[in-house]
Amino acid sequence: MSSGASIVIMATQQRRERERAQRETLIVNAAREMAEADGWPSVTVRKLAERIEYSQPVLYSHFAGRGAIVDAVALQGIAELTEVFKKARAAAEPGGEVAAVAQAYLDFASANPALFEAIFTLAEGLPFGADAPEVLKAAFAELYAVFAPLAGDRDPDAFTEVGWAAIHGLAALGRDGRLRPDLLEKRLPILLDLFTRP
Amino acid sequence: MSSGASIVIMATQQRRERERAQRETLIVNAAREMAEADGWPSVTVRKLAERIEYSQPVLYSHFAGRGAIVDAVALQGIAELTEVFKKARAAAEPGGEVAAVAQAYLDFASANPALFEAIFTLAEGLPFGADAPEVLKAAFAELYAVFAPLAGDRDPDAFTEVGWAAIHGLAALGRDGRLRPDLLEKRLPILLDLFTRP
DNA sequence: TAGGAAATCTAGCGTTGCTAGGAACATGAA
DNA sequence: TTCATGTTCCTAGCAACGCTAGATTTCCTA
Repeated sequence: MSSGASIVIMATQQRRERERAQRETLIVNAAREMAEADGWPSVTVRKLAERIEYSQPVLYSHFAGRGAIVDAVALQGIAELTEVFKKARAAAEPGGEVAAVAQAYLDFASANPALFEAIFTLAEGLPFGADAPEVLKAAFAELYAVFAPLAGDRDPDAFTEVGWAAIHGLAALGRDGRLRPDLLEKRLPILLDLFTRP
Repeated sequence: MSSGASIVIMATQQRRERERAQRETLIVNAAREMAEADGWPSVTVRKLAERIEYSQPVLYSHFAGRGAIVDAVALQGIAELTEVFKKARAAAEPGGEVAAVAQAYLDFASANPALFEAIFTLAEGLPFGADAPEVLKAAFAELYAVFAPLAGDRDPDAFTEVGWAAIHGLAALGRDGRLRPDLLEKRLPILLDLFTRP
């Protein structure tokens, strides 16, 4: 076997992996779009397979099952959310970082309800403790960056978690129509006032 | 037809309605227990029917479908939550009402995770706006009673919603293991400090 | 006790997530 | 170019799901 042949073999394998990776993102994107269009219950393995023009077993060669696809969408969403945080914080004027990030959080939730649902109520295979994926730690780090400076003498991690929870509560309850729409614009200022008051 | 006969007929009908009501609570309780034991996905109509020792169509003579059963469990849970609020507020020492109710909320969520899930992420048939069921308004009224006095010059309704959202966020994120367990006891004091500080 | 209404069950439809087994394909050697 | 090989993919089908039509049994009234 010549060395030229082995190079060809490797290149072939790499191309296959590339194609597989492409198809994998194709699946994830399709699932996300379908969920955002008609809700997660209508994202069935059959419809997903038809959409990407492959048979069902192909999906199972990429993911362990339907749940794993949802998890993949959630992970993608978390990465996007982190980017949104970064941009909001960068664009904020000094002292307004919390407001910018909080508003970004709420905007993200209302703009991508299905994605939000995947991240916070559907994803079940994502580890969240010490061995959480990197994107997840990055997302929390963004929140930490804006909340920790306001912690004062309290534990900055706990303080960040409380801040996150408060915003998240607004987003979650608001998404399900459990908060009065006419008070929408009053809620965030109140929350920010509580957190930024000296 | 004698008047005595019509009385018997009415009594019979009332007995039937009573029995129907009994069976309905039997269904709801069974669903709740099964959900709390093995999670909501394992609460299938078939297993539920087997559990109450009736055939499946009987369930559909009581509820429009599986979703309506979940809604009924959620409604029962909201009523219980309201009672928990009432007791917590009554037992609290002056000035500690918010702390008592907030702690009760978190305890309720961790003690009845499936019920909590039914109320906040599964129930879809429950109206939440102006024409919400009475128990739901009562639950919010309890929260209003403890938060509104702290609103100051802010809208008391919006302030209550923010308070609710903050506690709810802690409960929701905590339930899914998204918050650090070792900071559990630090979070609520921080939150209460934010809301009760003058 | 007979007749009719009400309650209940049997059986089955369409859809779901998932998988076993075989067909079709690309690949590398002769 | 041709053939064996290994990979990729699809067809077909299983068990379980929510739900419902129609037969059957049970109960009440007269």
